Amino acid sequence: MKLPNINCDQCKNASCLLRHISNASLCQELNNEKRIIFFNANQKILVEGMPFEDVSILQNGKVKVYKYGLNKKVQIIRLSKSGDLIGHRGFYRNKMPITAKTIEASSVCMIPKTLFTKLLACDLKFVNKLMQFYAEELYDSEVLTLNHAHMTVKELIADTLIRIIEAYGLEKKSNALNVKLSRQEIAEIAGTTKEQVSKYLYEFQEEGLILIKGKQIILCSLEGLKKIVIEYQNS
Amino acid sequence: MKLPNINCDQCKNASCLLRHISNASLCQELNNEKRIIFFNANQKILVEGMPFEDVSILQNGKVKVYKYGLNKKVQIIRLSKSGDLIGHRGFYRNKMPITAKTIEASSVCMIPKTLFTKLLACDLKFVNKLMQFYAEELYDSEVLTLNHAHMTVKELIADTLIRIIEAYGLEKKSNALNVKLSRQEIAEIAGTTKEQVSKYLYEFQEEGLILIKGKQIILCSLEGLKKIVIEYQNS
DNA sequence: CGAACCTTTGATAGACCTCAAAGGTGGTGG
DNA sequence: CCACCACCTTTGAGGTCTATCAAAGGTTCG
Repeated sequence: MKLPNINCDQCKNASCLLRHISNASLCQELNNEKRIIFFNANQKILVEGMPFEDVSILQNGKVKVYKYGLNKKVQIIRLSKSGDLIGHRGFYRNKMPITAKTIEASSVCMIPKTLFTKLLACDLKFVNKLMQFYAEELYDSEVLTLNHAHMTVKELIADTLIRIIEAYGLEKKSNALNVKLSRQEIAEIAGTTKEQVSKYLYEFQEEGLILIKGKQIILCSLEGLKKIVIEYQNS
Repeated sequence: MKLPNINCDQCKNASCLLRHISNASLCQELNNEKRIIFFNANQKILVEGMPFEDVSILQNGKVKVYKYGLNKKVQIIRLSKSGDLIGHRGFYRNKMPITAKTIEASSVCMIPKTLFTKLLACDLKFVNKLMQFYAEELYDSEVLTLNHAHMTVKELIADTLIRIIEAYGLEKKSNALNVKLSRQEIAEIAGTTKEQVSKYLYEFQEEGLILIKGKQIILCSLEGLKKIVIEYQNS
């Protein structure tokens, strides 16, 4: 579903990369050419293997970015939040290397590849910001590779909970994770199985670190979770 | 050990990013300010946690880039070859997030951070090339994360051999891997132990895929190795 | 209210790591 | 040139961790 366009300078999204475009005529062109599209929960925004046509920026909502592995097993690579770029991975390859699916209802800002290419070719400040974004993702990804190679499943799940909180935060009053993910999805982030997630979440509850209320997970001790991960880092 | 400077346009390294600097005065400044330093085998070029001072480009030789994990266990993130940037990961963080060590004698081109910052601020074409490099590394890293989460150790080791060949190639006559890595180092790339590497290399030899002559590994069937990895991708 | 889906829990099998010991290899100094 | 030392590789045994399978109990939504 297409939503009416908003000009970038009226967009509430302070962290959006497009804020760093200085050239006025490019800015106008962007406002004309971009499309804002609405997605319900659990809809695919981008599909692995498809030709690359638009760069997408998540305007509002929550999106999981993942790849398919063995037995069509899924590995979630990133949890995207408002302002995050999600189509950039395919930019230099012309083929989308990932699938992106909404976790909840979301609106996405689509920018045609041709226009994005023009932005890259003209706006030095913008390119620098974008590169910084890539560098940050590279750093995160390399840390993740390290963790997957060395952590136990328990540590990985604790680490995953922390990552989810870092991405989407907590509900203010209840202290519950601000996103509903199934055990399966948590497993797909941690790189393990839904059964292990179930077992260790229960163990975390026994240890007083979290409280499980159905699909809701309430955080009791962030320090406790971090301790599980940090013990790994020092041992 | 410092080597005499060579101007970029006389450098044999065709794949070096610095080739893409268009501005003549910047190019001159670069030729004046850069230092070329020689390292013996097994010397550290960059150390994790140290302040970030120079961007390094490998002019000649072979370098492994790694991070420390559990029990000071090492995870090799990348095998760098001539023309590869190796200091860029710390650029936006001011702290080096990785260690880089020579596998064999190498020469490295060091560019002061201040000058590199100037390049980024002035040369649009250069920044675009650099971003493409980051994007490529991000793609590689995410594939690696996927593999580590889903592949068996046998598949990981086969995949690692292919990666080593892609990075450094084969000796023309013997068809041997063009680099000498210990079992331990291969394990640090694959994310497993030296014993498993030893066992599976033997198994690969039994299957006629490779030939082990001490530390030398001679490739017999690249297709065979790829088949082990591809079976994983389709199953 | 029923169907589909998700979660929990236990049992089992297999993969992988660790440990240990023996055999090789390469480099250094006498 | 040889002997020695340090380091690397190979091989096997044992134990732990993790994935898989299965079944029962919950939850959600039409």
